[in-house]
Formats: sequence, C-alpha cells, structure tokens
Amino acid sequence: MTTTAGARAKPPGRYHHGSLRAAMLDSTLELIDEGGLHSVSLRAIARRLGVSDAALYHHFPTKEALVAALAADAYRTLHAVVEDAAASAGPDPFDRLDAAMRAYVRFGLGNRGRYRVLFGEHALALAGYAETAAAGRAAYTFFSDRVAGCASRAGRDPIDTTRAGWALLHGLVTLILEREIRFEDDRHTADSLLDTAIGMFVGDLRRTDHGG
Amino acid sequence: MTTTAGARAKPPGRYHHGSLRAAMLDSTLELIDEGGLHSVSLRAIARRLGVSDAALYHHFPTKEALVAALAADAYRTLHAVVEDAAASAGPDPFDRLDAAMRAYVRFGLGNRGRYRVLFGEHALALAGYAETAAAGRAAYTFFSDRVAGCASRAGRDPIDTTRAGWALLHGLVTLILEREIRFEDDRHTADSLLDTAIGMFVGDLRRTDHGG
DNA sequence: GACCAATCTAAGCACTGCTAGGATTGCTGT
DNA sequence: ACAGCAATCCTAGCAGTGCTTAGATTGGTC
Repeated sequence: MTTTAGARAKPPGRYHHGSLRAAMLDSTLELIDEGGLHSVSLRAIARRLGVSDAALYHHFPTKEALVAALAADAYRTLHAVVEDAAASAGPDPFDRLDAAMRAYVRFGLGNRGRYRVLFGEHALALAGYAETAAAGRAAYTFFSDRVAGCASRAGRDPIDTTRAGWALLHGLVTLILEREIRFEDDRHTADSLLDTAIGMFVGDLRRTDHGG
Repeated sequence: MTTTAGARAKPPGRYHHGSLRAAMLDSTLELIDEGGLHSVSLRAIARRLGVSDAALYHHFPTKEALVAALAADAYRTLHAVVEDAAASAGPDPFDRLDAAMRAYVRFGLGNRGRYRVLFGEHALALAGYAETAAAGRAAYTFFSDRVAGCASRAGRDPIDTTRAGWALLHGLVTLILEREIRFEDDRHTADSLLDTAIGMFVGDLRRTDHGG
C-alpha cells in the first residue's frame, strides 16, 4: 500500500499537485476495478486529478510503466498475505499449504484490479520491468516451496504439482472475478467451492503422504 | 470454421471485396493470436484487406459485435472438439471425463486467439450477445454433465466439482498461453503437467467411486 | 536572494472507434 | 435489354487516445 490515502484532486489555486504519483496509482487501481485495464486512460486520470495529461509523464514514462509499478506493489502484497496465512496455520505442511491457497484466492477476490494487473493480457509485457519481475518471482517461489514440501512427501513431481495447484487457484480467481462463475444460491458459495477445489488438491497430496 | 480460407486482400481493380465479412473474421483472429485483443484495430484490418475502414461497419455494427461473432464460432468448435473426444473414449465415464478435459486444454493451447476471445477481459460484454451466450451455455452444459456423472458416483457435489474442474482447466490454459508457465526442460512438458493436474482431479473422483 | 531542478501546462502528432452522406456495383423484375 | 434498388464501398470528419516538444511556474538549496 505505497499510496497515501484518499482522493487527490488538485486544489484549483495550486500549481503543483503535491502527490501526483501516489494519486495516479490510486486512480488507476479504481478504474481497473470498475472496467478492466482497457478502460484506464491517462487523460481520464489527469482530468479526475485536475491536472494536465502531460504532467503524468513526469512520474511514469509510459502507461505500461504505471501498470508495472502497480503490479510490483500487488505482488508484494500478495506475497505477504500468503506468507502470513501459511505462518499462522500451524506446523503441518499440508495445513500450511491449504491456508496459503485459500489466502491466494481471497487476495484475488478482494483485489480485482490488482489481480487483473498481475495476470491480465499485458502481464507478459510487465516481465520486462525488473522490479515487477523480481516481486513476482519471490511470490511464486514462496508458493512453490509450500507445494514442493507436500509433493515430495507424496511422491509427486514438485514442479508439475506446483503448476497444477497454481492453475487451479488462478482459474478459480479469474472465473469468479470475471463473473464466469456466479454464486446464485446459498448452497453453492465461494467458500463451498474452495472447500471442494482446494480440498481435492491438498487432500490428494495428504492422502498419499509417505512421510518423506 | 465459418470463414473461407486465405488471405483476402482486395484486388486493386475491384470495388467490391467479395467476402469481406469472412476476411474480417480471419484477420481478427490472426491479430489476436499475435498480440491479444488490444492490438486489434478495425483500421489495421481495413488496411490489410485493402478496404476503407468504414466498409467494415456494413458487416459488423461494432468492434464488439465482431468479437462476439468470433466467440460464438469458437464456442461451437470447442464444444464439438470436447464432445468428440469424450465420445471416442469408451464407455467409462471417468475415461470420458479425462478425455474431455484433455481436449479442452488442447483446444485452448492450439487456439490462442479463440481462447482469448472467449475468456478475456471483455467476455462479460459478450454475454449480451444471444447467439454467443447460447453457444457458451451449450458447451458448458456438456462439460458439466460429464463431470456431474462422475461427481455423483463419487458422492461429491456436482456443481462445485464442475466448477473446480473447469477452474483447473482454465487456469492451465491461460497460464500456459500467457507464458506464465513456460516449458524449458523436457522432463516437465505440457503433457506431464496435464497428466499430473487432470490425473489428480479425475483420479480423486475415480478413487471415491461408490458406483452410484 | 539567486539559481536550478522538479513539476506542471499548452499545443500538436499519429492513432483509434464510429458516423454521415454520397458513390459504385451487381442482382432483380419487367 | 435495361431500369431500379439494395448491398456494398469510399471520403470526410468527430471525439477520444498515448505520447512528444517547448515553454511556464514553483520549491528547495547554496
């Protein structure tokens, strides 16, 4: 949460905005939350902040760079959230994996804009930004280690198992966020779906646990 | 595959293109294959086809409508592909589900543009097009029935199990297509990943099969 | 208090989706 | 054969976009 709080329109008298950079990040996130990344325009951000659009280019050289900065921040938050969940889940590695996976999905569902930034169509382009890529690798490595610990004890290939688990989580988040999966009756909720999906995955690993 | 084959630039002498509608669909797909949907511009399509951009609007009222038509086609192809795979997998419902799931992923990996159209950021907007929505529902219903048959025999909730299975497949396809998952050594390939991921899912259902 | 770098603005380029209004063409009925 | 008409296409133009250039304003530093 690098940004300062709040709304950030420049007072009419002032020439300098004061915290344009932070305000840009805030506004971008709000616009992505609402209509996806293609509904973010730098000019719209400039209008909302009471600033000329050229001013924005003194803080980010390009729209892509703006998004990349947002993504680095989002990766760090995701990483922290998942790490905390795993840490407070007790010593059993399967319990920790279960908690980490649920935290991942919870982060995605509660941070639509951030998740879209991380894994939308342009994510490939963001790989070119060193800071963003490093934050992404760190988060992935943490998750990968959680899975690999369980996979090895279950006699499974750690890489493919990690990828399968990630795919499951990513599919859940994106399908729910983009309303491909809608929860319309109270017998089938996000929680019941997570119980089923993550339960199958972790349960399968736990069941074949050889202890080593 | 509604479109006629091939390249479709209008001969310089002619006033009428002849099959502009089909050529538009072809070109759109190619452009999405390369750079995602945001790199598709009607004007670029018009230039490539040797036609004024206004001509395009006599065939599709809007860029979104173009994409929706493409999506309806893609849904039908996906449905057919999955149905064929299930049908030729023998009588066992678990085998049929396994084959259907693999066919789904294979379709996605082999049809990057089509898959992006179906499940990209704008997919929500496509729900407003009756033909597209109907084709999508039909495909989902087929898959859902395949899963539900296995889930009920395994004593699992069919809706949540279907959703979990779909999420797994969708996650696999999108992460691979967008290069979040890259295959760099020959011990870990798309096939080995599918064996692990789909094997866990179907295997878990099969293992708890109560026969009813 | 002078200077300098950071910050902001105004004007403009090339691009986009989309809309009018008018031109060209090929199919239809007589 | 040919007139008429609907389908198809084009030119011109609107408002919006990302981004650049050149110049104005300001706050911090010596």
